Amino acid sequence: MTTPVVIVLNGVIVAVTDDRPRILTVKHPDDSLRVPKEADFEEGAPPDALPFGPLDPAADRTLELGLSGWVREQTGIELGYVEQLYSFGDRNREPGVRQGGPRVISIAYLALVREEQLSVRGEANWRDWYEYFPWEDWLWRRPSMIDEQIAPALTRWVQAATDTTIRSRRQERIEIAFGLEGAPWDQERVLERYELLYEAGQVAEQALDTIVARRDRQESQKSSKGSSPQPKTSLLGRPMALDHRRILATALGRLRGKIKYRPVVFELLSPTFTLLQLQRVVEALAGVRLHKQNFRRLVEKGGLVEGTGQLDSKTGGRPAKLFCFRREVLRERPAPGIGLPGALTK
Amino acid sequence: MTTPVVIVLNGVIVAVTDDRPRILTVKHPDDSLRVPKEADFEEGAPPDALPFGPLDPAADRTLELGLSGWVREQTGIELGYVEQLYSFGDRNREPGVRQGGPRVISIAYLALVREEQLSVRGEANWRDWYEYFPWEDWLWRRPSMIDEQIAPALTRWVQAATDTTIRSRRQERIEIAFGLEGAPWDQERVLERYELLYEAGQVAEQALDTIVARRDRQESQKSSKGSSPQPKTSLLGRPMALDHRRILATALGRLRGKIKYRPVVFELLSPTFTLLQLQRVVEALAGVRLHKQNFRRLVEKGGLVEGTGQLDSKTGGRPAKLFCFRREVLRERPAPGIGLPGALTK
DNA sequence: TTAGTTATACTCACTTCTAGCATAAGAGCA
DNA sequence: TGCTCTTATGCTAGAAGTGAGTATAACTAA
Repeated sequence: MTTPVVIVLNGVIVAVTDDRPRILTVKHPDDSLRVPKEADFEEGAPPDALPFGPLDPAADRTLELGLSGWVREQTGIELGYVEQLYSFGDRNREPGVRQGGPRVISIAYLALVREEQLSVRGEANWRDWYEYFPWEDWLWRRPSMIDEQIAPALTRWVQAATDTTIRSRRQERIEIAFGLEGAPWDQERVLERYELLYEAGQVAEQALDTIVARRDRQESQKSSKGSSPQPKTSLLGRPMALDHRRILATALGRLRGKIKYRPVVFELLSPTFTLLQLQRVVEALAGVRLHKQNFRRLVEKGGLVEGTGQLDSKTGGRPAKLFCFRREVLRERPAPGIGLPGALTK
Repeated sequence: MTTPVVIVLNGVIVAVTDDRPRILTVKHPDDSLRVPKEADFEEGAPPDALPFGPLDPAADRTLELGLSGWVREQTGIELGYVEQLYSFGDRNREPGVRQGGPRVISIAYLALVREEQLSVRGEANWRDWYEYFPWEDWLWRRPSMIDEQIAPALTRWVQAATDTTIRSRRQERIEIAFGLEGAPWDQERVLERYELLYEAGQVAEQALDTIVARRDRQESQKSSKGSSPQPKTSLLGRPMALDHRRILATALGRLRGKIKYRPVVFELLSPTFTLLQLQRVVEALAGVRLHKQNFRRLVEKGGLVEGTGQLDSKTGGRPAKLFCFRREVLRERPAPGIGLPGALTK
């Protein structure tokens, strides 16, 4: 008998409202699959999940169609801009899934929707992206949790390695990922940071995986090594079902990279917008505040936008010109995107 | 009865030798699956294929392990640096595959190997990447085939659209992708260019897909629309089996992008190298010639390399200093890569 | 010795950022 | 009306980075 393969499609649906990046979540439809009593998140509430569902290999002509079907069904949202993110297929990626079950390959997609179409139905919710990754939000200032919780925990994890090669490799990884010891913060390394926190036992999903893996192991043999789960109180960020937070991290990193060389931000904005609205969207995604005058010079001189002649007087101050995306820029420049002019360093 | 799913792993294995980018190919192990007599490439020889094989869902713990296994078996090469490229899963992606057969999802990987480990066994071959994409090779000069064959063919394809919306969309696509009508050439848009040529019927794979699709259709109904296959002589670039050339295009585009912000080139070089060797590798991949003095300034001042103190006197002229990758750059700069300083435009 | 080849240093004009200063144009309110 | 607050927008000096060379150095082969 051969092991069957199941393709699962996952969607990271992104919008920006009130200057905050949001992602669309549903309640995990089948938490009995995985969440054991020992490590409930949120006192037993079902964890957040991304909209997802299996590919129907006979009916779904394309993967994207399969995905939009599941998203429509679970949230009522119609997808526009969709791009593939990554395929996750390692065995034991989801320890809660019984050995001997089907092999699950999950293919993740990133979709961008405009603020207008935000109404959702059912159990779906728009959540602030940074609830899941509070250390990624530098909009206000560098999050104090980096120095207060993350750096000490990771340093303990580095020192827990007895082998010096492993130790110095871990040290290098944490410095590069979290900008420790004078290294710069690279806002695209979202996944690296999440994976480090996972490996160091600082996120709830790791604790859970450990418990489940141990339970599985005890059923077959009776060894029990591996680090103990951390106390719930110290765990970082809002957890998600399965490995959905890893997918979310992949998406955030990809999106932060992509706005720099492709005009994808406009998929998140209404057709006309003020430069400040545009800036706020970019800032929300990048997690960094930008220099206003330089930002506007960059997008205007870069030919990314053009004025519509209209004004928006609801800004609270001097009325702002309304702009729209200037499509011809695609023909003029090789990689038209919005750099991060004057990402304030101090 | 449910349709079974098969995961196929494909590897684009890249090396650079003699200043040319090479990829590892095998002879298609099962061309009976697909190549019909009507449209033989190369007078009936089995077409080139990427090393590939199905995932064993029970045995392969990770996708990468499954891939390296197939590559080892088919070519004798041990993979080092591997990164996932993309997952292709649309039905009818491979018209030659019988309807009613299993659903094939193919996951493609990019791997980089050093010149030292080039020896292959069996039916494996290192082939010049640009044999498959001659229009991507601007090392010598802008390929004349762009103006002589591609632009006219694409223009015919644009004008073949009767609907004006479709026509102007096609026109915009060809200008952006191929840098026509004054638009700049973006060397990363490799996939867009290949797909345009495919849609316009300028590559052998399209002709083949058309024939097969028509044959399939005739078996069920008896309609027969769609554009006719082009005469073989005008078709562009060396064809590959299945959709492997599409995968190859994805890989080239990705690699060209990635060298700009991650120090991946060094995976293709021996541990020590001269700056000219480094430059030649970058040029080979980017398909563009660079300004020598500026290139060296960039990599040296950028801290990407450091001198080893040794000299290489086999250069034919003044001996060159030997350099090696400077790992600390990872801690110092957010996105350390090799831009294309002075990509010669004239 | 000379020509040919490759390596490397340095320059100069120019463009692009960075970080501000300064002014404009609306709203709300005394 | 005049003040203050808010946001929009124009402008610039200095720093940093780029593009395209010139000049010189150090080797090999004829």
